[in-house]
Amino acid sequence: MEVSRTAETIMDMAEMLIQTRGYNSFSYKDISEAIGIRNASIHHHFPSKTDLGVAVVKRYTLRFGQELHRLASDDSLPTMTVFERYLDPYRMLSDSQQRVCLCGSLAGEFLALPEEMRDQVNAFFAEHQSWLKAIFERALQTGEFDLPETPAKTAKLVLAALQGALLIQRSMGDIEEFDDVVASVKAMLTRNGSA
Amino acid sequence: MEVSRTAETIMDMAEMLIQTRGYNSFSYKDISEAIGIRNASIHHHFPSKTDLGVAVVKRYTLRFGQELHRLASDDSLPTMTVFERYLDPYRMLSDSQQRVCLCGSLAGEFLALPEEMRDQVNAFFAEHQSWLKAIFERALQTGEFDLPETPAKTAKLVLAALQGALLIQRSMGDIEEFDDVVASVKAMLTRNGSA
DNA sequence: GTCTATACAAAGATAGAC
DNA sequence: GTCTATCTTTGTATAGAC
Repeated sequence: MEVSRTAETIMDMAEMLIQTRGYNSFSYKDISEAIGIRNASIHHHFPSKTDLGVAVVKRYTLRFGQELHRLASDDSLPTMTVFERYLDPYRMLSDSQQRVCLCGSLAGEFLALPEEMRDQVNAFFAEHQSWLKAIFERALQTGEFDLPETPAKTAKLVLAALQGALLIQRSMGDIEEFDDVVASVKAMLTRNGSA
Repeated sequence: MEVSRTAETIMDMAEMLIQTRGYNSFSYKDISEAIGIRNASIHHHFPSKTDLGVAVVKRYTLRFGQELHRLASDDSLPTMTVFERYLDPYRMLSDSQQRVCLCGSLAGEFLALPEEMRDQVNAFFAEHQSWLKAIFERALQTGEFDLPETPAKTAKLVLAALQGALLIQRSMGDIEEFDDVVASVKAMLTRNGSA
């Protein structure tokens, strides 16, 4: 999917705006003023706002997905290290104090999204749950982790906690929220000091 | 704070619309059409949309807060029972398949909210974290629970997980998401079979 | 307290010149 | 590919009659 440099810049800005304000709380004007281009020019690259929204979520999910695949394919690393690397993108969001996960933000206005975007958000969460489940299964077999529940249910808990932590951290202005949740998650995963 | 029956009906509808679509994704028209009243009549009760939004969040937080206080003051109940009753309102949202927590929804568009509303959302999360911390401390002393981390950090994890679970459940259309997360949370809290 | 009418701004989108 | 100009709809809000 080849796109021009301008289209990439537009998507970068749209991604940031969705992460900070939400899909229905930003306008083409926000983008045009931020990157010095006219409203109509954005429509040239993305005819409708839905087109832009779908492109941004697809790119985000793809980018994240490639990282997931890269991480899971390295068998030499301890599972806890793999998990910590998985957390890196979240931690960058946490450090920003402004952004949350793109799909976490979109989930709050899910029923007000165009159908195509809803499908993409759904796919993002499904992919992450599935990935977490897989590494938890592996760590359970090797004895690295000691889970409170099945890998599937534990994966659901962890994903929900990470997404919720970013949202709550920003709402409370509590810079330790995310790290505290991660500390609890890690302790939960290695209850017997197994790691 | 005395309010007319009409004002209550307007707030009921606004609450539902925020929970399903988000604050910036509903309009006075949505309310006027749903409850059979004119746009201008809503402005009579709530001059600005900010006034309406603030009133809705305040009412929601107050309603929830009274329930928290009632629950925590009953010393005769096992802590797990208290925790399960705390989950009841969340489970109603989970069953709805449409609504999420009002503040969980607002958290996604936090930076696009009027300042007064942001303060209220912050207060809601702070109150719930504090309440969970208190009952976890109690259960730790009585030996009912066995926490992975400090009561404060565990409380942060639990609140984040519940909020995240509702958002993800709706996005994925997975009716078991919330129950699965709760099952993991309960198992985590009673790791030694302490309950 | 509710209504009709209307003002005003913002947002998404299109036409057509350059 | 970007621009100016414009259209249309929607959304918040107000004035004033009933």
